[in-house]
Amino acid sequence: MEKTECSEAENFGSVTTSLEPQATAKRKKAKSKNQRRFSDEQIRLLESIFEADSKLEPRRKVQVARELGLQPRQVAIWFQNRRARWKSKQIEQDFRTLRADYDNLASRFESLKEEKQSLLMQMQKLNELVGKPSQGLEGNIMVDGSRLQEELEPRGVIQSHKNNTSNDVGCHGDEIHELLSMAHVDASSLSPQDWHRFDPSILFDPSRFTSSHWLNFWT
DNA sequence: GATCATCGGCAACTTACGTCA
DNA sequence: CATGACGTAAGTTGCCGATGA
Repeated sequence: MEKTECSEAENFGSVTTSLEPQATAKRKKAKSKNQRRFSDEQIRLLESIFEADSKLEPRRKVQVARELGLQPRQVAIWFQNRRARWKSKQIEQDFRTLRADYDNLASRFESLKEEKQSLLMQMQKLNELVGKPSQGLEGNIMVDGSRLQEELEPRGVIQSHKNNTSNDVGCHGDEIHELLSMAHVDASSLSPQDWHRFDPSILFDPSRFTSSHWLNFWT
């Protein structure tokens, strides 16, 4: 690497270390004597250079220092501090963005949850309309090759729907068949009398009914 | 070519001071 | 006027890569 930096001695005429007893006093003196904020003009030029490139080539640093009447070391430190300030601001910005994204997602999650509840209620009402406990036929609904009842009952999925009654399928038949087929339910062997045996919660089980199924259904 | 010491740049953290409400 | 918060120039430390012996 090119070595063009000036020493501390060149800056303030003395080198101090934190181990020396008089170091702090010396530094204070040096600081109070020499430290001053850079002028607006100096800051303006430094900022414009920083905007173009946050790092300075050694040669460019010497050139800038000469233009501004500063030591190359001061220019280097200004750029170091400026990068640190930029990074700090960037982190704050990233945090705000992430938090906003999170808030949006959380809000959407809540509304989807409500929508799900609403749909479940609708499905339940539908089941009440189409299901009849007296006509309950065993074993016509297939899930992944096994009987839906055998599949779901041990898990407590099939509950009160079992005893619901109705024959009125109405115009929802096609959509329901489509949903059932997506859920790997053998809709061809499913008679309207058996629909009440189908538990809609399967449609919201991510392991059984993926987002792509929903996408297919809605599109 | 591998190894080691040295040096400078940098990031991260800290200090000291000036400014301002 | 004193004070605390904040911004900033500069110091400190540790790491890394380049370079030369």
